[in-house]
Amino acid sequence: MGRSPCCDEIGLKKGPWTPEEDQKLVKYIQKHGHGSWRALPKLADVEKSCRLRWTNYLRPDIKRGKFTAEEEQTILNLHAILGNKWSAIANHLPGRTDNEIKNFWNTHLKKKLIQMGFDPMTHRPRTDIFSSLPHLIALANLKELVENHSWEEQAVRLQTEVAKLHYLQYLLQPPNNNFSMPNLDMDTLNVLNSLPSAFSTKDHIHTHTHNPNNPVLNSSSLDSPNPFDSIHDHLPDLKSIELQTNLISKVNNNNNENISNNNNDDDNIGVVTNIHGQDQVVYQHQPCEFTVLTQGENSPTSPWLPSSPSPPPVTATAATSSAPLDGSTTSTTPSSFWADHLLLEDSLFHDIP
DNA sequence: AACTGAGTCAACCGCGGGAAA
DNA sequence: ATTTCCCGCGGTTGACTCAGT
Repeated sequence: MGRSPCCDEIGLKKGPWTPEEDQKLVKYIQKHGHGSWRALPKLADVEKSCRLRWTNYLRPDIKRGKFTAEEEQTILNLHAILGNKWSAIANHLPGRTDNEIKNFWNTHLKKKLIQMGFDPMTHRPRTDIFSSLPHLIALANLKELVENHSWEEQAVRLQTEVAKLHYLQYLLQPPNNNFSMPNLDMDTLNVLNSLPSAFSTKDHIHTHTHNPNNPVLNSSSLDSPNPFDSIHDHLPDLKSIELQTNLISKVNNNNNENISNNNNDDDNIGVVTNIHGQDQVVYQHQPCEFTVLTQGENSPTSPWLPSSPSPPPVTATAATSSAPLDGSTTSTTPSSFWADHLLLEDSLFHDIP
């Protein structure tokens, strides 16, 4: 191993490229190819290091101009899976260089995610924001509360919102971290218990049974705007992603019969992901219904089984009165689910550590 | 008109992997 | 088996532009 001598040591200059230098370099490479980058400056009669200039700027197949919405979505998806592997990401965006994507990420996408309340590295909701959400929402509602309700009503409503947000905060945590449902006092539990439903989500996941009539959490009865609408906006559209053929067969060959039968819907679309070291396949049955399969014991030959995320460690009465948790066959789909289950192309599948 | 701060992006720096000697 | 060299990569810097004051 060893580092190449820097520009000074091999007699190269630094600084921006002039049009003349660009022209010399392009002319030479078009005629002879780049060959050895180290020898190129002398051969092309350019006193600068040529590799970066060619690969990031002069290469004829480079696409210029703004990133499209599709490219932006692809970068988001791939970054969620690959992290800062800019060259790997660039391989999936023809005409874009790793440097360009890296810059676009640092100047646009990272900020965008932060503004939306996501941690740009984990693509998960930021816990620091959620820890202050109850206060922010309480403040936002304060005016309306003061104007339209008695103090008694105001107290109950605020308590309700805080209880819901506690539960929401739990659901949005990564599955393997140490976050646990906050210890709710009896008053808060009673408030939760009294709700028509404890909490709303736009989507429901059904593992195992995928019974549309038995979601853990029913449709919303929250009358305040859903603070997570913006989160859903950037999340991947599973309907647009087709599972690669060999991965479908990989799953089908290993599935146990029961699960296969459950998932033979003609319009199934599966998305393979590798989350927390474990392969998962997500099938979408309906716009709001999903089945998650997890391969047993991380072995390529193990059957694919329904995933059974742990139910929240709260009592049934605390969760919801209308749809008590039985913890056996269904699970919820908080936004963190979408952060987990992102597009994974077959070629990338092998890149996952 | 001058200054300032934010945004953008090309270019630089230094590390690690792998091929060659 | 070890050393040297080359290349690719990701992180960072700094020059430049532009909008706001």
